[in-house]
Amino acid sequence: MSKVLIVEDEPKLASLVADYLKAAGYEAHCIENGLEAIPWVKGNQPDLIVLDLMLPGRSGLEICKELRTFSDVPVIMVTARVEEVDRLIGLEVGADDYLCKPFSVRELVARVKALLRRPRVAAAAPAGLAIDEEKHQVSLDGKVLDLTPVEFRLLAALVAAPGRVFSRDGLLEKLYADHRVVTDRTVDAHVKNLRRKLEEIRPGADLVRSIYGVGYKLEL
Amino acid sequence: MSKVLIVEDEPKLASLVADYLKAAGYEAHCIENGLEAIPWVKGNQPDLIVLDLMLPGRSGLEICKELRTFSDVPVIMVTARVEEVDRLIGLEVGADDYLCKPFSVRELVARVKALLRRPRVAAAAPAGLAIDEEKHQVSLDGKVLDLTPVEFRLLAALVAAPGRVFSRDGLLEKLYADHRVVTDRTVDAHVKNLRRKLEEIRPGADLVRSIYGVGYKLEL
DNA sequence: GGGAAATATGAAGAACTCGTGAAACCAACG
DNA sequence: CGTTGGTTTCACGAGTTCTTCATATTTCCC
Repeated sequence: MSKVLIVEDEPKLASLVADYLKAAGYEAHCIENGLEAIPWVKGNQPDLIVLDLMLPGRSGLEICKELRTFSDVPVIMVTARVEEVDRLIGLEVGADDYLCKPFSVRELVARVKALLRRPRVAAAAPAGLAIDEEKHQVSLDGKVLDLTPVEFRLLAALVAAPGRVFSRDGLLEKLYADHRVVTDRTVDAHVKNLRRKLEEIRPGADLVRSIYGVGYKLEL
Repeated sequence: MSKVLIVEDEPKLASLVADYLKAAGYEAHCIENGLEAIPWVKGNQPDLIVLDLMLPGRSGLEICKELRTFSDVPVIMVTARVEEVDRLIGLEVGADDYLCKPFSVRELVARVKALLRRPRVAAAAPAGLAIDEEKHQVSLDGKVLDLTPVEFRLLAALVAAPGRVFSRDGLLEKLYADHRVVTDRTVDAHVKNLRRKLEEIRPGADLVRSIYGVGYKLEL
C-alpha cells in the first residue's frame, strides 16, 4: 500500500483529502506545519506528497526544493493563487504536478493515482542476476553461467545501466578496447548466444530485449 | 536591458509607446510594415514584441504564426477590433497577451513588464507525459507507449518545447540525422500514428495539435 | 456559402530491422 | 599440422516500419 503525505494548513481540507485517499486504498497522513514536513519525510519515506504552497512555518516551495536534495518522491503542489508564474515556479523547484484551489478532490485523487502508477526510475539489476567482475563470473538464479569473454563484457555493459537502451555502435565501443572495425550484426550474434545461455537457466526470461531500430537493453 | 520590438502602422502611437518603454528602461524599436517584422526579429532577437493585428503588408496573425515556428519570444497583440473572437484567435496563434485599442500606454507598459518578469523556464510537458531518452521509453498516465523510432523522435522533438509550433520542415530536420529528402506529408502520417497511440491511453486527449498553415505543436 | 488550400486517413509497396544458421576466420594448443 | 573454441561475417526470411499516394475531411478566406 502506498503512503501519501498531505502538508496542508486547513485541517478540514486536509482530512477531506485524506479520507478520499484512504477510500482509494492509500495510507494518508496529514501535517499542518511546514516545519515538520522534512523530518517526517525522512522518518517515514512516503511514496507521494501533496504539498500546499502557502503554509505556516515554511513555504511549500522551500520544502520542495529541500526535498529534491535527498529524494525524488513525487510531489503535487496545491495553491490558492492561480497565476501562471506559480505553476512555472512550482515545476521549476521540482514538483511533478500542480493543482489550483478550489480543486475537486476527485481530481486530486486521480492525479495521485497517475503519479503513483508512473514507472519509478529504479536502476537495479534484474533480480537473480549477479555479476562478479573480479571473478569474471556471472550467475543467474544461483547457477553459474559459462560465458565467453565477449559475452561477459556484453552483459556487463548492459548491467551497468539496466533498462537503458544501448545502440549497437555504443556496445561495440564498450566491448573492444581497441577501435577495431566490426559490423553491427556482430552484436546480434553475441546477443543470440547470450540469450541462449540465459534461457537455459530461466526459460522464457527475455532479459535482453531488442528495441527496434535503436539497440538492446536489459529488461528490469 | 531588454529589447522590445513594436510593430505598428500608426507612427504617432508607435513612438508614444516607444517613449514610454524607453522611460521604463527598455530598448524599443519600431517597425511600420508587417513584411519587415520577421526578418528584423531573426536579425535582432528581441525579448518581447508588441504586435498590431492590422498592418500593411502582412496581418499580425500571420506574423505571429510564423514567429512561433522558430521562436517563443513573448508577443502582446494590439488591435482596434474588440471582439472576443479576436482575443481567442490571437491566443490560438501563440500570442501571450492581448490589448484592445484604445488602450492606456501605461497599461501596455505594465503588461510588458509582467511578461518580461515571467520566468523563462522551459514549459513543462503536459501532465502525465513522461519521456525517458535513455530508456527510449515514453509513458502517458503511467502506461508505457510502444512507439516506433520515428514516432519517438517526433514526440521528443515536440516535448522539447511544449506549446511551441514546429513546421513540418523543422520537424523533418529533427527527425533525421541525415538530410534525406522526404515529403512533408510523411510528418502527417507519423502524427496520425502517434495520435492513435496516445488516444488509446487517454481518449480525447488531443495532445498533438495541428496549427493550420504552420505545423504541429504539443498541447499543454 | 463556395472555392482553394491544408490536413486527416486508409491502403500498399518499398525499405529497413532483426534473428538465425552456416560458413569463414583466427589464435592457441596439443 | 590438425583440432578446437571463440569470433566475425554473410545471406536469407520473417516481420516491422517508413514513405508515398489517393481519397476524404477540415479549415480558411473571400
